[in-house]
Amino acid sequence: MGKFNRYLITAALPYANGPVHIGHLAGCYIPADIYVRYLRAKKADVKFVGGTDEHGVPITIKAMKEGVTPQDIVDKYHKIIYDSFTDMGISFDIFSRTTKQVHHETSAAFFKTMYDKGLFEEKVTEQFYDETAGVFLADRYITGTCPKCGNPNAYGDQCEKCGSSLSPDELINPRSTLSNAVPVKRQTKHWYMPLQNYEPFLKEWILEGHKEWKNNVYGQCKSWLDSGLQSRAMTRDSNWGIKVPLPDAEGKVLYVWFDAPIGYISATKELTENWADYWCKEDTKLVHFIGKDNIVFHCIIFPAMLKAHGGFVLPENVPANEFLNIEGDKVSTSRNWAVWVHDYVKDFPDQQDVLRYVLTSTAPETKDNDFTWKDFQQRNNSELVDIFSNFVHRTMVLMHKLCGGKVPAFHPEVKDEKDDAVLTNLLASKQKIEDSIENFRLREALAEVIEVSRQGNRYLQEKEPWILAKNAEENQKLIDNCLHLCLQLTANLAILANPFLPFTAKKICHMLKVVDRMLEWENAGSLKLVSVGYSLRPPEYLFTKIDDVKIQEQIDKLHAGLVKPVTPAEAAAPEAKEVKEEIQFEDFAKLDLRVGTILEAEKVPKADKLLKLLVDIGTEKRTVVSGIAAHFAPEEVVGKQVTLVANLAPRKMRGIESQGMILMAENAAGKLVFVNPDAAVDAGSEVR
RNA sequence: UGCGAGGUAGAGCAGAGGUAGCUCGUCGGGCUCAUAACCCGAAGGUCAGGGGUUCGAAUCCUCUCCUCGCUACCA
Repeated sequence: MGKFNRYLITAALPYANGPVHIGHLAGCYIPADIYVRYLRAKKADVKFVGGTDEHGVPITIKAMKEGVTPQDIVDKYHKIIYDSFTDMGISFDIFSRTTKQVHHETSAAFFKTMYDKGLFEEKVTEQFYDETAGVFLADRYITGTCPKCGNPNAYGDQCEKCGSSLSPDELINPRSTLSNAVPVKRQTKHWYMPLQNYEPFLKEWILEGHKEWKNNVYGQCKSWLDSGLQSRAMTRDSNWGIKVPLPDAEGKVLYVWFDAPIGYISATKELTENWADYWCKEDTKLVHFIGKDNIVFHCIIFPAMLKAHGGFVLPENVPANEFLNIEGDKVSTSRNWAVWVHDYVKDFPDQQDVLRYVLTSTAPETKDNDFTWKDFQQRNNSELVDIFSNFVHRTMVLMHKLCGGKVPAFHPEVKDEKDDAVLTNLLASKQKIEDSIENFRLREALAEVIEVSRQGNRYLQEKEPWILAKNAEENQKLIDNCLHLCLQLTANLAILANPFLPFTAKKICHMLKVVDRMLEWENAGSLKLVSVGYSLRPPEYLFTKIDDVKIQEQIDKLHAGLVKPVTPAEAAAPEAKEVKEEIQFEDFAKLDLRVGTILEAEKVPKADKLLKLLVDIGTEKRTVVSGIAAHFAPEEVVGKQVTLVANLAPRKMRGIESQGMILMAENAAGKLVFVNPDAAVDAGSEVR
């Protein structure tokens, strides 16, 4: 810790156009929170700041599409994101927003200072403009036909079909994705920051001064610096954002990446009037926790800005994590391939620490990693429950059974080397955990916490107090020593686990009837944490097993939620349909609706829309031909539960007899969604 | 295309010239206080592949393959 007297820890500002998913948590919020909780336990002077990033073009576009204001969008997602973090125990000292007054003032002043120092270049360029929507268009919001392969849906920056990178000029028949209008070129003036001027400083500071940064971070920075930096526009044409604080700058706002990192500064200002201590004093350690997509902004652009402005400390480390995949596929918010935090909290109430544990032990620290529900279950069941929780539980049970529910005394006259080893091992583990956390190796640190409880289990096994109890009178001192040490070890586990599993640490404190102050880090390694003679509460489970059904539900939910992105052309105006003629219950009762599970799926040859499905309805398996091929790939639907009309007369399509019909909901744009049970039920269940 | 990171037991990771290691899973044994838990033991690897340097290579050099990211308007 050494030369630093205070810490400022930031976690990337989530963009307020959607909720947060577990990839966000694993990438930076949980690591940051662990680090911060550890520092607080060490009684360090630390502030943990964050907030939502609420400017930028994507928010204005989302608002436009939904027919609401950008403010409506950011209000909605700020709340969802804030609640997700609070629920998961991410312990921000402040979680602010970039739309706040203090942030607008801070960012504008930052820009103005740089402007007054003459650090910007003014350039007039031609940009594409959508006259219908009244906005300038980023390259990716222009589509057209690819000049290389003829793909009619190539983006202005890249054709996803042939992979060639493009500029909007090259597209044949360019269209705005917002209004379908033909974009026209317009002149516009912007302020550029000549990043190349900061190259020598950045090279010296990172390449020479921070060789200890993680491989992925250092390598990425080196790559950028070696290939040479260029001027980059720090303003945009928009009416949503921070107005450029200059006369003659109507319709110009700060580039969202210029203002977002300044959000860390504004949030600190909002938090404390001593904010300058954390930003301007050299003995502050500033650490940015981010995902790998943010490396360039936090390691190159923001430090260059801080340096240009002057008077600020620079980040001491930027421990960026890689990405977390879900069940083997990249997270995709547009396809809804994600595990949303607000869903998890609802589906697994009071089990935040399970997710914190799994995401930490499988964190993508050195390379992309995969989250699977099976792995989630297994880590919970065999590590948290079997090893960690079970050690605490058997300690408590034995103490109640063999020591009258009170902390037994320790009798030095009968101790042996195994008793001594408990302390030696504990101290070694504490040291190891400290080293690991301070070097951002959180997986390793957490594994060591589990190792402490494993040692506890081993110690109990060797001592066998339940055997000693058969001769309780002559062995009571040995029993006392064993359980005394196990109880002290349990208390120590609470301290060591606290940064990672804060909810669990509190539960242990409750069971042991100790105050939360015991969790201070300096107490780790003490064997005097629970007092002799003190009567303790009855044992309770810290973690419980998660069964296969629960896991399968989540897997089903993930697949059921999968959607194909709707292209703007499909999002036509809704067309209201009249409700059909009234029927009687008897008419309805003629329908035999069953829940089935799709076992197999394949495309029907020479038919664009048809999939041939094999559906298990419990009593039998049906072949069903369904017109959903344009919406779902065969592999997407296998394993899905569906609602089947089981008594519909069979009908031949393309030579295949379809023995039923699958219910689908269709929106105005023609997008299809399966109508299926809210939770997994047995195949063949009746629908009424 | 260029650059960066990564590829080690079924899974997740460690090792950076000297007998390939850890956790989970699997198999066998022990134990019974404990949530079918715990403890002990075993099996399981051409260290992505080829070529080279070296007495000796997972480790150094070189070429190839695969995954992911960045390539400057995806916040």
